[in-house]
Amino acid sequence: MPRKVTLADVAAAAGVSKMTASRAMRGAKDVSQKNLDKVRKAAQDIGYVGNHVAASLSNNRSDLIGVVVPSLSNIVFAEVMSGIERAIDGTGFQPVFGVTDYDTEKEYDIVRRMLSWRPAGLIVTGLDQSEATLRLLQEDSLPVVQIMDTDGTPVDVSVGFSQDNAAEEMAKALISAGRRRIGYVGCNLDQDTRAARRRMRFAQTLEALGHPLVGEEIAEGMSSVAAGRWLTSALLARHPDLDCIYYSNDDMAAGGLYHCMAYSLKVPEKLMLAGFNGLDLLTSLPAPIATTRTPRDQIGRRAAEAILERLNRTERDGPTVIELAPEIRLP
Amino acid sequence: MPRKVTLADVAAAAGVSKMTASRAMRGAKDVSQKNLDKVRKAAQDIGYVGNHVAASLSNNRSDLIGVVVPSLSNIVFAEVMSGIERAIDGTGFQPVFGVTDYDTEKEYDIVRRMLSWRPAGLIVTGLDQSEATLRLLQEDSLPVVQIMDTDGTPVDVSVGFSQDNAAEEMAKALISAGRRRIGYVGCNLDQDTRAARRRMRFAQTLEALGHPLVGEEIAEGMSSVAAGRWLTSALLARHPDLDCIYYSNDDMAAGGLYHCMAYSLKVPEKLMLAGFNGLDLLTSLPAPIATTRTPRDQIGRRAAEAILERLNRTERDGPTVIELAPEIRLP
DNA sequence: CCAGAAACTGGTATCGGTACCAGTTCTACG
DNA sequence: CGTAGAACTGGTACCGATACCAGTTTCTGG
Repeated sequence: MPRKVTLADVAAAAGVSKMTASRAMRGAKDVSQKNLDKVRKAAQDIGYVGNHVAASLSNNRSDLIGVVVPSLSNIVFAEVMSGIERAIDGTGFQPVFGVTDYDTEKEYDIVRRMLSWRPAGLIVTGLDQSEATLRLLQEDSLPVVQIMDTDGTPVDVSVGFSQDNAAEEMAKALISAGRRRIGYVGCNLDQDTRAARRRMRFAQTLEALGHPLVGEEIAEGMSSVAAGRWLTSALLARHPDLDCIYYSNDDMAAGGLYHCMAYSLKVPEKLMLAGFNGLDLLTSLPAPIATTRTPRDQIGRRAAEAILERLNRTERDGPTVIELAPEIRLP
Repeated sequence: MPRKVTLADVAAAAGVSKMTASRAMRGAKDVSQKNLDKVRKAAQDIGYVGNHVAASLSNNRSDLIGVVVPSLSNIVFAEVMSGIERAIDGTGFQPVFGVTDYDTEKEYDIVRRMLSWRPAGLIVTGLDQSEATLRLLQEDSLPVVQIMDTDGTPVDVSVGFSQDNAAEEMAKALISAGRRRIGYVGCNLDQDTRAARRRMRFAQTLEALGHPLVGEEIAEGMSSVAAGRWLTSALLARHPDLDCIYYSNDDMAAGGLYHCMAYSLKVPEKLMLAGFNGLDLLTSLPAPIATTRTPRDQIGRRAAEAILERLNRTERDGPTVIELAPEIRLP
């Protein structure tokens, strides 16, 4: 294996010093056109690739941005990451990701490992990190964005929306739409604290409005279309007279719709279904489903932008909340 | 801001040399129990976090694994990344990702940037990189895995399945199932070369079997449920007598099904729909759709494993193809 | 034509670890 | 009890870039 080409090789090939080569390779500042061309040509010729590791060590900051999400099989987080990626694209930063599987211990390890790369910033999901994790995040002035959730005080910046409000709004909207016998179907609530939070607030709001939840069906394990289908079947078996079901998310709601279609239940006339997220999946369903359209792409984008804006500060300027209100869609 | 805690600080606090501290912090080899404890305690006390940048520079290899995919909004790649993540979880490696948006130029930039981090390995999508990109990948003995596609010769390792075979098998299966008037619906074929390849082979196979494609509807832009729905509508308007439609993927097929349900077309009796991928999305649809279940999680996992296996080699051992045959599912 | 500023260039120290090697201490065994 | 070998320890030289500063050249204007 031919030894890796270094900047020194480029410099030698171009007949200039390492420093001049270094300056030439990033931005042309303070380098004569002649040397600039020579260095570029030399780099091209010998196939120089650069070494961000050395560069990062030297100026004590990397151009990595850490992204920590609970799951990747959930399309919601994939879309958030997509938004992050688009915002970062072209800035020379590079996203690094970690998946916690909704496990707080694991989140701690991941954050720690990421910090050891001295990233330019960190994006983590939710506001409910463990004590130890929060301590890590508070430590220095690194830009930290907590996404998805704004029901609380962020370490630095939070970008997202209030899960509480979202659930409350949906409850009110369904009541306004004339629904009275409402049920709930959800999955994975012990791990997905945001979904759990929505359920709680949804039930409270219904109660306050005088039409408490008639029944609910909750399962462990990841949410899925299949789970939505059979939980709906179970719930309707116990409460055939429901006129509305609120789901922990869209996938589950789609499963519910499939059940209804198989049993020829009129949706939404007889039974209205309400999901959460507003996925592409729903836009063309044969029967309309209510949902809360969450700005996932926006969240990713704004989170990344928040980091970029805070790169050169030396002090944190107090918790900042960036609220991106979701939008309710009824059939 | 308090200056970053370094290993030297830990060593000083523990009353040992930097070297002993270094050894103590990673694996206990060649360190007395007494010093091990002292160092660990000191690190804990002063909140030492470690610096992978310095470590990587020193031993000229990082524990980053680069992952390059064309898109993140496509759940297929999110699942592949999920598989990768699971495979490297606990090994101390860290995934870095880049998204090409199906753009070869961008892919080159991303690969280049990733190489500048001296990653432990690289996972890229497909076998159809540009000349320049391939040159980068060939350069040294870095483990490189090309995923999704095995119709060709990989730079190092490829993990996936033959898109050609998959399409051919589906064509044969549909004919065996008695279908004769078959159409095609697809999106984004100029960019998604794998989908384009499947379409091509599908059409060829039908032709060879004596029942050529009756018609097709192709659109630009990303594939989606919505696109599937209106393209299906358009195709059926031109060819009302089709008894089968093959789609570029499951999302499109789901859209097709929604159209059929809205117009009460009997699926699959009157019209059989065939997608591609076997997403969770399909498992509970009210009417069954044929599909090719692709092992996305497996691909991610095996790709990551392939890299881990090749970490300590010094030479590439010739192109290796890891074939993970997909499975056809008919209604 | 020259002083002073601006533009450019390169040497040296460093970033925070690890490899390597040369000690030093400890253990086992004849 | 002496000694070979194992177990442990620490000094020094890097890894490949960049910051900083000092020196050199080139450009101004008077």
